[in-house]
Amino acid sequence: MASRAKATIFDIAREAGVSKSTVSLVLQGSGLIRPETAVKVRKAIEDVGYVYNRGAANLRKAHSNVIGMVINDLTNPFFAELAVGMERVFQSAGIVPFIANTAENPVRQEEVLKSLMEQGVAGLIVSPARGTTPGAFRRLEIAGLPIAFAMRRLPESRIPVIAPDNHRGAYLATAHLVGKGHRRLAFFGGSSDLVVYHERLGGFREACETLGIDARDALIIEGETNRKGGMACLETSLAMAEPPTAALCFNDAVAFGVMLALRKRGLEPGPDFAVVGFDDVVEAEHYMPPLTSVAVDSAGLGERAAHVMIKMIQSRTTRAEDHIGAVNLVVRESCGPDRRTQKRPAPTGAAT
Amino acid sequence: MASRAKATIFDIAREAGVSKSTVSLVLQGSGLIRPETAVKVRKAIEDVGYVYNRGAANLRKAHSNVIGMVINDLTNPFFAELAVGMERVFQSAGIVPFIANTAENPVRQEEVLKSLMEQGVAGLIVSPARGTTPGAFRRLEIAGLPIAFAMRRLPESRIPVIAPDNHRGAYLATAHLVGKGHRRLAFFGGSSDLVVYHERLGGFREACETLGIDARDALIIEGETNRKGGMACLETSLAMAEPPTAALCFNDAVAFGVMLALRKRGLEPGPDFAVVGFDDVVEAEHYMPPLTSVAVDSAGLGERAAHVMIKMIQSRTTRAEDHIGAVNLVVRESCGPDRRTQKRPAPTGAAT
DNA sequence: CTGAAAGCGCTTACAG
DNA sequence: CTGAAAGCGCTTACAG
Repeated sequence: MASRAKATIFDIAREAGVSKSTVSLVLQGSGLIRPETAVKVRKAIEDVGYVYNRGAANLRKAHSNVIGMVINDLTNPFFAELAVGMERVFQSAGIVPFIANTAENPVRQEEVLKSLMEQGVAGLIVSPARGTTPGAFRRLEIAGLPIAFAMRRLPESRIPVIAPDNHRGAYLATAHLVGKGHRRLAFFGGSSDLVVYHERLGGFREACETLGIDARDALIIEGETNRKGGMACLETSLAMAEPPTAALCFNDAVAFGVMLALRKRGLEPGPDFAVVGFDDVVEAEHYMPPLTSVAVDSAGLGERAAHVMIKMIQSRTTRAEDHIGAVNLVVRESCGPDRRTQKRPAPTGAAT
Repeated sequence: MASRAKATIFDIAREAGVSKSTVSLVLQGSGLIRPETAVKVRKAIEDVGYVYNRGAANLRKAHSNVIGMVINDLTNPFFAELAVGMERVFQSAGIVPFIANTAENPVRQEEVLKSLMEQGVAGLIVSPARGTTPGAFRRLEIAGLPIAFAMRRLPESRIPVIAPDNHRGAYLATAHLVGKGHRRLAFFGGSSDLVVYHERLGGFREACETLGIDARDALIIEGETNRKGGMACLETSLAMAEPPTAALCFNDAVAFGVMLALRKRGLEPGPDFAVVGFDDVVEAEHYMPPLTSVAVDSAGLGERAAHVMIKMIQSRTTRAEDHIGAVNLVVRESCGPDRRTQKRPAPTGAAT
């Protein structure tokens, strides 16, 4: 069941009784072709079962319409949403977007980048893998390829970034905790090899300072960025002489872990220990209790990143302004009632 | 900051003082080249900052090393795992895998397929979008392109399928419910436009028959395949004159919805109403109560699918045997104690 | 072991 | 408006 020889524009030309050039022009939707001719050619295209050879076209044109999206972890819906948002706008702009996953592995990332380059991409949007070295994109930059970072940035890089306002999100969440009457707070999970960690921790710290929380009462406990990490952080903190009463978590997974660990100890997330997450993944809303979290519009950031990339390609530049996306604290029930008044406020819906 | 003119094999040849052919041979790792020459050429490749032009190579070779993976919903970790599994084996086989998302939209799928064809893929693995018409792949089949379906199949298609044993999974889950003493069971969620639905429902029905459950006691309630659908199914069933006491859910999302709805009515999932999910997503283990579910090895199926595709390409065929992957009932706590003895069994861990 | 030449399927000036 | 010709960057027989 071998494939029949593929039809080329030459076959179309013969079928339609015109020259190759005319066919090519029709394919490109040029206005130079007489309508009857175009119709005739289009019919021939159908008849011979033609499929456009983009490789051949790109070879001649020297710039392709495919762009690469390099994602650190596709199995994480947070990043999958980002990819899907980007894909949506590229698709409708007639650009072919290819998604590649690096599984948070810089070596894989290197390979993926190489593949994409060989494929002749016109641009690259990447959410860099953890542990990416600052020089990893040097060669691509020198080659003049438009690159943008999405969601994550690299320290000391001049590549444009599209990311959420992590600092502000952490600030808002921390302020919410303080507003609830908490005076001894913790920041749970994450580690300093992630730029995002510094951003979120920075917001936490600034809120503590601004709102008069003593630095000794702002505990920072690093840990894995998953449920296990959250559980460990909680245990560590409760073993202290003066445990915190509330925690801002690096992300929702950590927050889920904290709530799990609380339950295991017979403590009620909310009334007994307040917890706030970050990212507002879908499960946050359906957890028990529903998790207060900082919502980040992944898909929206993806769309924005795609637009930035399209503009970079069109204006033949590798520079663009950073875009910091708005964030939004979604208040649910994981922070319990107000501790100062000790009165339960009227139940409120999610503040979307 | 325009890109410098790209180096070609001609530049390398000049730099190394050999001919283009020699460079090409070195690039392909041919054993025909004297080692010293190869070293010299490789140095030149480095020096001129060469990047291989795969498009040009494919044009000449007439068969590419890129394959396309078309996924119905990348934001669903269940399918993302599948993609990641495939990617892993392709990557290490020196094949460039590109992931595309159709967002469960047959029109998008059509576009994506077209793009991939134009890109000259050597093969295609697809998890078809819901509502895909049987003829959607006719053209590609005629063109002789190797195609495999993963996770989902199309009715009346001869394209090989790599999918979990949905029938057996549903059978096992149903038998578990019956073993717990339930005599009036329901199948919640899903609809008949999905082949997977028929497979799972078939397993449910066979188990009921085999284990002596009267057909009138095997309720089937269709619904959306998400939390909302699950909630609706539960409400519908409880409104019946003789409500079921247990349900097998089309997937875990439906099961989560059922548990949510039970809680809302003040009922305890498990003791008051037994629920089993399907897919065993990560949250299943961490739910309250932990959800009993049928585990499907998505990543493993992805790897298998990739191997099948590689074999198809190598043997230049469009045919391959179907592969039905083993499934595994993971018993947790959402089915409560045994209803016949009314004694609570000793708590057991997850049977992985 | 290495080189000269043709050709993969397109696009792009250039004529007409 | 349409055609003839060159060329994009490779690989592949074919000589030597």
